[in-house]
Order: sequence, then C-alpha cells, then structure tokens
Amino acid sequence: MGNKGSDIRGETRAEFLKAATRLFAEKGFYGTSIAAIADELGLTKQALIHHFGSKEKLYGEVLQRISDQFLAQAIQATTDATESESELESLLLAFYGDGIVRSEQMQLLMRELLDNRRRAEQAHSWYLKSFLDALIAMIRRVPGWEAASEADALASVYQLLGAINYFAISEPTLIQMYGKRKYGRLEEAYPARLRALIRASLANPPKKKDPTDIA
Amino acid sequence: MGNKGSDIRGETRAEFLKAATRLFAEKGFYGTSIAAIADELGLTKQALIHHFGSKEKLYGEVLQRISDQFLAQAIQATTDATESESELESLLLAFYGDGIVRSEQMQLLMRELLDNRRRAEQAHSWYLKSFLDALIAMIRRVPGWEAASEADALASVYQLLGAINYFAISEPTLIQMYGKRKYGRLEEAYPARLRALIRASLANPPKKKDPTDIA
DNA sequence: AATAATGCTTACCATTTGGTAAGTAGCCAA
DNA sequence: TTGGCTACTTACCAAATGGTAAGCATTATT
Repeated sequence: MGNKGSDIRGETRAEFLKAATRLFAEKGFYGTSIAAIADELGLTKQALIHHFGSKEKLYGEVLQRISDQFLAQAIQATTDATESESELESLLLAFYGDGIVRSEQMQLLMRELLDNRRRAEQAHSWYLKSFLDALIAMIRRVPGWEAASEADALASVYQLLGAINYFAISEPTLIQMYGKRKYGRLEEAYPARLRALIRASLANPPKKKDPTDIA
Repeated sequence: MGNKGSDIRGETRAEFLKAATRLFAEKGFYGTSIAAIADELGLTKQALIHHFGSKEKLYGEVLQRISDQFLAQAIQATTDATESESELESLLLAFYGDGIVRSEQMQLLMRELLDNRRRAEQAHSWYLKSFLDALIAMIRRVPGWEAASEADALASVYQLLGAINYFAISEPTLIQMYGKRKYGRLEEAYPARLRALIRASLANPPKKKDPTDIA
C-alpha cells in the first residue's frame, strides 16, 4: 500500500509532534511507546524514527516546542498590559484559562520537573529557564518589587505557578473524588480565588533584607 | 543461597514498601520495574510478587501508606495549634519543611494526579480525599472562613498545596537551571515567602456570595 | 517425626519495547 | 532515463518487562 511521499512540507512531522505531546502528557515518557504515537497517525513506528531519529529526540522537540509557546505567551502579555491589572496577573490568569492545550503542556512540564532527577545529566530541563526569567522580569515591574532579590522574585513566581499548575493537572482526580457537580463549582470558584491569591502575593513584596542579618 | 525464612514479622514487606516508594517517586510507575525494586533489597522480583501479588497491588499499598501518613500529620497539627499561627499555617509549613521523605511522597502524589486520567477506572486516587477534607475543615476554622463554601475553601487550600508541592518537586531542575548557589538562596527565601503567601491568602477570605447572583 | 506454612529461588514464557536493515513507491532535477 | 531524494514499509532483533510454575530450605504446628 503506497501513499508514499504524501508529506508536504513537514506536515507529518507536525502531526507527530501534536500526537506525541498529547500522549506524553497523558501517560508520560515511559508510559508512551513510539508505536502508540505512530498509531495515532495510522503510520508505523519506523516512520516516526525516520522523522525524529529516536524517541528521546522526539521528546526533546516536544519540550522545545512547549517552551517556545510559553515564552511567546509571556512576551505577548508584556504588550497586552492594562492599567488595573499587572502584566504578570494577566499572564498567569491567561495561563490558567487556556483550556486543554495548555493543560497538556502543563502536565508535560510537571512530568519534566518530576523526571528531571533522572535525566539531569542529559540534555533537557532548562528549556523553561527563559520563561521563568521572563516571569522574574515581570514581577520586578510590579510596584514595590523593583528591588526584590532574584531569590524572592523567583520564589513568589514559582509559588503562583504552582498554585495554577497543580490545579490544572488535577481535574480527573478531583472529579473522581468529589463528583462532576462539586468539581464544577470548584472550577467556577477557582479563578476568583486565584486572582485574590495573585493580588495578595504581589501586594506583599518582601521586606528589604535586614542588614544586621548577616549569616 | 539460602537464608530462607529470614523475614521476621513483615520486615521484608516494609523494606519493599520503602524502596518502592522511593523508586516510584523518582521514576514513576512505568519507569520502575519490579526487578529494580527487588534489586534494592538484594532479592529477586519473584520475592516481591510473592509478597504483593502484582506490581499494581504494590503500588496501591504505597499510595495507601502515603495517604495514611498525610492524614496522621494533619491530625497531629490539629493538636499542635498555637495562638499566633493557625493550625493550617503550621501544617502547611511543616509539610514544606519535612525534607526528603516528604518530598518523595509529594512527588508520588503529583504523579498520581498526573496519571489518574489513565487509571481513573481503577482503584486508586481518592486515597487523598480524607486528607483534603481535613484541610477544608482546617481552613474553615480560620477567622473569616467559617462560612466559606466548600468550593472556595478547597480552591484556596489547593492553591496553597500547589505552591508548596510544585517547589518541593523541582529541586533537581532548578539546581540545574540556576546552579547550586542560586538555588541555595532560593531555598532560603522560600519559607518566608510561603508564610507570606499563606497569611495573605487566609487574610482574604472570599466574600459572601451576592444573593442576586443566582445562576 | 510428619505436616504445613512461609519466604524465598531458579527456570520459563509471552509480550512489548526501542531500534536497525533493507527495501519500495513516488517525485524532481539533470 | 537515469539517478537521487523523501517518505514511508516489512522483516528482524536483542533486551527488558510482568507474571507463572515448581521447587527448596527453614520454622512453626501437631
């Protein structure tokens, strides 16, 4: 059966990346076989190997793609800034609200954080550094945070990110625990509480380090 | 060959559970083979099967054990309450500060949340419900939160949990991204920022639902 | 002393895994 | 029309996986 050469300008590659993102997010790196990914496109795993060389390389490209998109959204938010809302607040809330695609990315991101101990020697992992650095820059543009140390800034940003992502990945579990009805109410309540958390956090910048506090 | 029958009162079982917890946390369910777990005790995988029946059952016991410990700590915190600090604050900070063991448990918990979509039909997952319910009860004992809806209470608790756990699992990645030195400073800054976040969140209980807001 | 239960082992096994090798079908340029 | 490039396929394969079956040594029970 030979619909050979039907891939025009990397379309198959893109399809592979999409399917891989979804499956890696759902089942993790080890839980996803390259055959399963190829199956999604009706191709064989050797087609995948042909395009990406190895499973590891495919995974690397998936992460790179997510990192690019996160960073793009961060840059976007910088231009979208309004008055009542800091850019950081708007970015974080957009991050929360972007539905399934974003949720897949967050799941993968979370898995990457979890698995990194293992891969530490290898390539990946700092894919996200530029994104985090963008967030640090943002929080420093919030009144009162101009002089915050990098550690304080990163700590706060990381906390808010955690508050968002943790919930974003928990939908199936929470539905199972509390039922669809209760989960619906939780989902409704979440953004308002999230905004309150972000504002409360940003409204309380760290105090200048006490100079007597030399360790 | 042949130190047979050397297991006195389930000691080997306990060792298996400890090793399994660590490995599942590090590499995930699919990334951990039962042979690897058994290797840690110098036994064969068949010894593991003998004790637990199957890999799935072992995993279930690991989760159950973590759930029990979480809940025990929550109950403990209720008795430890001081004046300046709400029990919730003290529990969450203890949660943060409990080092490697707790970090393993959080990693596993996080993985469970991630993998749950897949396992949803199966057993696990609401292992944590009792723990979450304990947290909800706690936040309702904070002044101003008495009448908070379950959704609002759970949302806030979940956000704080996310802020803690997300960081707890990120150590290796953050060290790789920012270096040990910078990570050290981050680790120092974190608890203070975390306390600030918890207090800020608890100090801003949700407003009573507007009665005109009937959907 | 015989019997049974426990805690393991070795010997297997079917299945799945990521990956290689060697093609083949269609397109494109010389 | 030849030759090469791309996009695949079928045919393999070695290694690892979860699990079964059967046996053996030690201890506890009768």
